[in-house]
This record gives sequence, structure tokens and C-alpha cells, in this order.
Amino acid sequence: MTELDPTARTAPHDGPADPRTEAFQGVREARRNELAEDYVELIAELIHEQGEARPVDIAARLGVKVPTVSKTLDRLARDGLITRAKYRSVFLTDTGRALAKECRRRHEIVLRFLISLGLDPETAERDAEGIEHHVSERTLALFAAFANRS
Amino acid sequence: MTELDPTARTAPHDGPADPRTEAFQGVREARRNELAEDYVELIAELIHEQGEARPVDIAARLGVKVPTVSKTLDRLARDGLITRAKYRSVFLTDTGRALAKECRRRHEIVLRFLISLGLDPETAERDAEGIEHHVSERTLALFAAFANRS
DNA sequence: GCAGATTGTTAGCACTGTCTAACTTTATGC
DNA sequence: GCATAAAGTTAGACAGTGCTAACAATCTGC
Ligand SMILES: [Mn+2]
Ligand SMILES: [Mn+2]
Ligand SMILES: [Mn+2]
Ligand SMILES: [Mn+2]
Repeated sequence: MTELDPTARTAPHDGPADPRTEAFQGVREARRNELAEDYVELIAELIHEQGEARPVDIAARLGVKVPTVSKTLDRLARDGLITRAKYRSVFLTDTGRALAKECRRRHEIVLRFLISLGLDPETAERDAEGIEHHVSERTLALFAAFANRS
Repeated sequence: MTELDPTARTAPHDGPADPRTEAFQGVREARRNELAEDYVELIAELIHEQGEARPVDIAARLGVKVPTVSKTLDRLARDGLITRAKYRSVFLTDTGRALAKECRRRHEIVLRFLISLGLDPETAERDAEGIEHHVSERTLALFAAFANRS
């Protein structure tokens, strides 16, 4: 979602398009999707590991309170990434599943890359969780290549 | 600020400290400082390049509106990173200057690293602007080493 | 030195993301 | 099958980050 298609760069929309300004705008854009990305990735993981994704487990994994999760899930449902019924566990829509898959892929590549660079797995996991939302497809390709050939 | 001291890990404060949950908590923490980091880094840059940092220039660089900058600057002042007088340009406190320097260092290392990996400078700038807030000191050391020896 | 342009502030709105407190529903164990 | 425990929801507070509209101050060029 953030930076999927390397051909779709430099949209000819508004201002003077100073590359620096564009960088900041791109980062703000990416920030708006971070939370949704973490949620769908985690939901997919819970469904795979436990068979279902319950708000209480999502909250425990993320380290936030259950009402926070509940409200966020409402937004994800509104945005078409999940479906939910009251007092039931959560399901991904096709869109949500696709996003989750993409996020998992990015997460894996960044994590493998950091570890192949020589980072300890704990710190790698920590850094990957933040970095994954800010790597372009181009960077991802370089990360993957490096991890493979090392 | 985010992850300066590698020895200060695993603070024995609250919960069960699942490494995964800790990762998410750390990322949320980092996210809270991103904007302040971008601001002080940019302010230092403007002072260096133009002699002063004016809200209108900050806004132009970031690609946001001036009132947004004004409000954010109030928060930075409240948090002791800058000083300001009404209708005047902005100054960094010692704390702010120290943070700016640290941010510039991180930014440079990440940028050089990405370029030395083979990324084009434009995309590197874009990705560095996001990644810089999510690299631990340990990762930074590996990035710097890689960039130097390549 | 003043008119007009530029810059900055203030007020007010919207939305996100976090929390606590209070309540409701569902699940569990006898 | 019922009482209690666990999970989930709702309401409401609050801070952050963005916007526009309206107003105030400062700067610039004549
Ligand atoms: Mn993440
Ligand atoms: Mn992830
Ligand atoms: Mn940045
Ligand atoms: Mn930066």
C-alpha cells in the first residue's frame, strides 16, 4: 500500500515537488498506514497460529489495552480490511489478507537482512518492526539480494 | 533518544516482557519522537543554511501548512527543545541542539548506507527519512561499518 | 513612513490513538 | 444450568497532528 509499485512514483499532483519535501510527505503518508499494517499482519499471524484472532490476544501482543484494540478494529472494518461481529473474533477481508501478506513479506525481508548483516535476532526483530513500514520496493529488492548472497 | 544506549535494554518495569510485545512498545515509543526529531534536525539545517529558522520555511520544507508548524513549535518549546518569541524565528536549546546533532548523524549514516548498497540517491533520501527513527545504535554501527568498507 | 505583501498567530474543527471506568455478553467449571 | 470469570463494548477524556478561516504583526518598496 505504502510503496508497492516502483513505477507509480512522482505523481504529478500538486506543488513544486522538491525531493526533500516529497520525502517528508511520503514519510507522513507511510506513518498513516503503520498501525493498520501491524494489525493486519498480527491478525493473520494469530489466525494461523491459534485459529482465530481475538481482541484480547491482539492487545496482549501489541502491549495496549483491549478498548484501544476495539476502537482500532472498528476503523479497520470501516476501511475494508477486516470484518467483525459483536463479541466475536476478527476476520480479514480479501483486501486485508493481501495487505497482511505484503506486510509479512516486507517484515521477513527486513528481518533476514538485518540478521544477515550481523545483528542479534532480538534487536533485529525490534528494528524490523519499525523499519518495515519505511522501505521502498527498491530498497527491499536490495535487502533481499544482500541477504541471499551472504 | 529512541535507542541511544545499548546497555539500557530490557528495563525491568512492568509486564511479562515478551520480546515481540517489547518490539511493538519500542516502536510506539519511537513514533512519539519522530516528528520532534524531524523538526529539530530541519531547524538546525535551516539555521546553518539561512542563518535562521522561520516557520514559513519549516512549513515549506515539510510540506505542511504554517499553522501546523506554529502549533508543533509550541509543543517543542514546551518540551524544552526550542525557544521562541512571538513573530520571531526559532532557536534550539542545548537539548534541542544535541538532539539535532544526533538525528543528523543517524540520518547521514542511514543515507550513506543505503546509497552504498546501490540505491539511487532520491529513493535513499526518501527511505532514510523514515528509517532513521527506527534504527538502534547497534544497527547503526553495522550500517556505518558496511558503508565504510564498501 | 506608509501601503501592500508576507509572515505568524489564534480559534476551531476533524481524526487518530491511547487510556480508564462502567457495563454487557460469552465462556467455564462445578 | 448457574455462578463466576473472562472477554468485549461503550462512553468519555485527553494529547497529537493535520487543516481552514480570520486576524495581527512585520517587512518591503516606493
Ligand atoms: Mn511494524
Ligand atoms: Mn511487522
Ligand atoms: Mn525523518
Ligand atoms: Mn532526517
